[in-house]
Amino acid sequence: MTRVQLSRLPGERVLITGGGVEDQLDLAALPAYVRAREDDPAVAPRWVWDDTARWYPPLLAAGVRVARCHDLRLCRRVLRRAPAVDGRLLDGDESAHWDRLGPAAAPAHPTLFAADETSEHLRADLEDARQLAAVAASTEATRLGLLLAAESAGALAAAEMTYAGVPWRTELHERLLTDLLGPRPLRDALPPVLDELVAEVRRTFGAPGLNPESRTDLLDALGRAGVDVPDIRASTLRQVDHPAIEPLLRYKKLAHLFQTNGWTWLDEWVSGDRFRPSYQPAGSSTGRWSSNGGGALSFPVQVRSAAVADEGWVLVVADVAQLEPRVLAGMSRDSALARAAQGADLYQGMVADGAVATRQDAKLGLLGAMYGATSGESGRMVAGLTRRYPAAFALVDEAARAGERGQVVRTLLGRGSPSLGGSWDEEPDGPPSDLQALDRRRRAYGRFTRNFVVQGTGAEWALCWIADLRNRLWRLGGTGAIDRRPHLVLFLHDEVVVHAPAALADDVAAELEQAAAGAGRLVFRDFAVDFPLSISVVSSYGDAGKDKRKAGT
DNA sequence: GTGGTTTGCGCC
DNA sequence: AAAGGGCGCAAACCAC
Repeated sequence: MTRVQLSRLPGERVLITGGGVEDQLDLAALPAYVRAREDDPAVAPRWVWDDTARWYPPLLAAGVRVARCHDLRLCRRVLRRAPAVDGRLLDGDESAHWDRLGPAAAPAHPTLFAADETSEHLRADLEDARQLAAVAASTEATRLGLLLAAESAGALAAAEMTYAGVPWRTELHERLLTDLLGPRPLRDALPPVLDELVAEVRRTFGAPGLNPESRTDLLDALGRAGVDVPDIRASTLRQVDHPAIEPLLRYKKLAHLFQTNGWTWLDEWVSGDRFRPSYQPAGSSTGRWSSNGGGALSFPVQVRSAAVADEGWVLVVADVAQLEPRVLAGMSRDSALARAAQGADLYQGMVADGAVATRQDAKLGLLGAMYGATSGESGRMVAGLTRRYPAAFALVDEAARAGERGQVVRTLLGRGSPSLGGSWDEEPDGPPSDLQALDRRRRAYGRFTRNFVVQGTGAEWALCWIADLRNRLWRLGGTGAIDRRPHLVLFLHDEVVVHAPAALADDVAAELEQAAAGAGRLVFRDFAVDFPLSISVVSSYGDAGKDKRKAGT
């Protein structure tokens, strides 16, 4: 595979390097250049650039789609933390700038201040050579190479999803809001239903000026009513018997909708009947994505019914049942757990295996093992399951112990956990309470590393899944721009949504399955683990997974 | 006033 | 029902 590095030069120029050849062109001429090379698979290269979020959106806007890339910023971060990489191989010209590089700002929110001039014009070819050398010299070259390719493909998918957007019916969303909250209020005012609820809460508490958002106000009012609670969480309040609680909880729920996914959210994030969130690949240290605008990874079930496919199109929604337990089975090569994972419901498989009495016990025990539960029913369940699935439970326990010793752990493909900085092994010289604090910190980091290995490898499986999927969808589509073919519009850790012409729904479903199976083989090689999908073909996202929910837990 | 932290709730 | 990991976001809160 040819690699072509793109670097920005001063004066809106682009430096093109690769295969010992150098060339320059105007930035404005880049889309045509890239399109020409992409059109011929024989010469389509892997494009190497500092940041996909900086290079790809203008290409997409010009109607140019790219098959492969190498995102130097993301990959450098992976290599910097990877235990199997000799960090000295990453040092060299401009390397301090590369280390400091942050993500490019989303196009919708350009930075107010110009980025520093040098970091805009870094030499991609020099950095690419360092990264290739670092991978080649590693004992984990194959796995790291896969991780870097997946990470980069994910960055392409993220840019494409932001470009295409989730089809969104503004009028449906507005109707939903008006039904629950009343008409849209004037600036700074509360919608009528919330207004009325505030009045009711104040009346019932006999507290005229009470602010239901204020912890202090609520604790005072509850105190006067003879109720003593440690906090004002909904789950705590639900156990309190007082006539103000019911309207208060109703207020909290509706106020949250109003504040986070109300009219203001619509104004800011939905335009032209598309919701365009901004993703940040590997925004979490485990490699999971985060979202720094629009809240794509956390928009509530409540408003999903406003995501509706275009006329003649459908949404194909697929999610992996119990991704992380399956990943744990694969990475630990625990054949008993892998056997339980055959079929649609891993927890039920554990029951059939005779390991536990009920599905709920299986779930509690496995989640407890992955999250580090020590007490309660979950903790007790963990002990029993350790005997049935020794390899799986040993893997997470070893990760936890490594964390407690202050050591770095790694995912299956080699992503390293962040280290704790220098103060870890300092001798505590304070009173005994400091020792206790240190111990708590140690345990907390152990729970983090315990979860890191599973969550991080799960993220790697998911990256491989969407990386393969986006190319499969592209091949399905015939001709035309990316949003005129079947294309990804949403990715939520273990779930994807594809927007596709209705006639292609079955083909999309088949590609989803094949990509999932392929991801399992890529990550776990010869150790077979099932990754069954539940797939819904729907017009409205709100209708997805209904059967599953009905049957679930 | 501003900026950073805490709290509570949404998602996986 | 809560417990354990990772996030984002909005408002309250607190220090400056």
